[in-house]
Amino acid sequence: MAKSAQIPSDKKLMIEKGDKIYQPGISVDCTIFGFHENVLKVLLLKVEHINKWALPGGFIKKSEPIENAAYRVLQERTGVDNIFLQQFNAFGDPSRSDASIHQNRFQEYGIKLSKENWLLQRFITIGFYALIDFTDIKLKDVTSDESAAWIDINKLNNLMMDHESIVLKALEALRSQLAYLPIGRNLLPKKFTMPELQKLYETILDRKLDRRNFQRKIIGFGILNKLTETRKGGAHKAPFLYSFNDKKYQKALKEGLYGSW
Amino acid sequence: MAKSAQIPSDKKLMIEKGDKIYQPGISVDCTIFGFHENVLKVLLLKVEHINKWALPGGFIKKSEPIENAAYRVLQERTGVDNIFLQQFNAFGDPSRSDASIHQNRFQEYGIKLSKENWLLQRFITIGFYALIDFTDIKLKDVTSDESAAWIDINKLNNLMMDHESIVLKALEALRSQLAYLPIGRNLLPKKFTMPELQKLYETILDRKLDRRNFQRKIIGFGILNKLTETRKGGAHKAPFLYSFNDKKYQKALKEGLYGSW
DNA sequence: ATTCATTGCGTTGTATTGACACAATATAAA
DNA sequence: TTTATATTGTGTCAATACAACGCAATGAAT
Repeated sequence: MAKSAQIPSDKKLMIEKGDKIYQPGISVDCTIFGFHENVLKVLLLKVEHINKWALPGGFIKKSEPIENAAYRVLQERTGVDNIFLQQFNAFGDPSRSDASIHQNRFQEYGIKLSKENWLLQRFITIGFYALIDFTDIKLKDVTSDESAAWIDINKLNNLMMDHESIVLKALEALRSQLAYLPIGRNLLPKKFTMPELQKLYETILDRKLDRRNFQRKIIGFGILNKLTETRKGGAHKAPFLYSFNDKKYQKALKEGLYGSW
Repeated sequence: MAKSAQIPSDKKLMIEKGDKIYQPGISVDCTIFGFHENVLKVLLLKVEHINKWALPGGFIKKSEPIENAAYRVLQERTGVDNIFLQQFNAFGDPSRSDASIHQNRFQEYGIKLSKENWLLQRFITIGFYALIDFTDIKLKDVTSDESAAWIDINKLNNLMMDHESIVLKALEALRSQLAYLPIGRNLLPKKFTMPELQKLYETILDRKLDRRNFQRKIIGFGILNKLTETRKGGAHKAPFLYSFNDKKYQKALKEGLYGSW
């Protein structure tokens, strides 16, 4: 390779003063689920020069609550706000940190990080997951040196560090939430049909559900508004459109959908 | 106060070199539930010179997985191992850190920590909860300068920093786990009666359950062995003793008790 | 107009749950 | 020794929730 590229000032700042701005040794990583063409996808970033996929993540500012950091990261990466964001696990196996990744990232600038650089230390990451309406996201919003893509949850490959296991754990968390939290508000367009909602559930759970029982159950939760419109244009009978009843949805988010014991 | 006490060498080491041994800015805190005389209690430590109650917690060694750190802390404090230990949330509000606490702790030794001391920085803590058989614990095992006590969950008072909210969140997590995870294995003696198990559930859930329906449900889970012995000595009919079927219990821990969707 | 896959609405049988009845029994009181 | 009492073991029944399935209505394609 001919000569080193000029390092952007923000990167330089992060390398040199990151430990003054951010909490050292801690990061957040967001597993962003999207739903498109009946496939559950995850938003991943291709990190240059490492040539591996990574979860959108970032650091926590010195005086920033963890949740805010996750929101901020999410907004920086996707431009979306008002999002269902859920902390689900902290990952802290020492072997998850991999100094060579950061070295490779900055190699192109001819920079070799000193052994004591904060980026090379062990990191513990706090995992969040978010559900996003696929159509809301314009991937060009995602920054510069990382190309973003929606990756099929069943075709994860070549992920950085332990990010694949983080995604799988997030999916597990999402599935168990599904039983007692309303899901869909952020994964579907404002208006949607019952079959569309059902497909979403089937995709997350990875199994077929009975059409009629699903409808009865989901309507029983009382979080949907049935609209008078139908979705015409399909090849068959036009299904009714539904939307979420925001008030009841929020209430269900807080109180859950079940009681059990 | 007359003169400064001599600081123990382990404390001195922690103050001066703690950031070399431990991950800075991260801690673990364990909410240890115990069950005694039909009351759910939490193991708390009275921190000297601060005169507030604190959750048993500690730091994560540089090359130690988070879970191991929690186990280690738990063992150091209680001498018990083989414990159901569950990570449930990370707490990271910047306001939760309180430098004055550490200053006060070491004041007796005439030590004033420098403003840059690692202990005075912001800490993010990863919350675990554990369930322990009350009778297993000898509180004298708990170390030196902290006096330990089981505090009624309904009488929490004068806790350090945000520890009360951590306990409450742990209780919430425990309650929601109750619906799909087997509980009791570590909170009750090896052999126990059905009424004792029921009391445990009632205490955690804070409401009465029907005796007969409870029995039917819990037996339906198939994780109990009914013994031939009965518990004599009570004032009335002698109830049968039960024990957990370890194999099935472990299986239920992994797979859950329900299916739902 | 007819075909056809899909949707809307409904029924049935089974399993689960909540509420309650009653006999058995270990100790305490008489 | 007998009786009283509170508690436990077991069972019943109705209400509810759930899984499996039937069938007519509909909208586009033929």
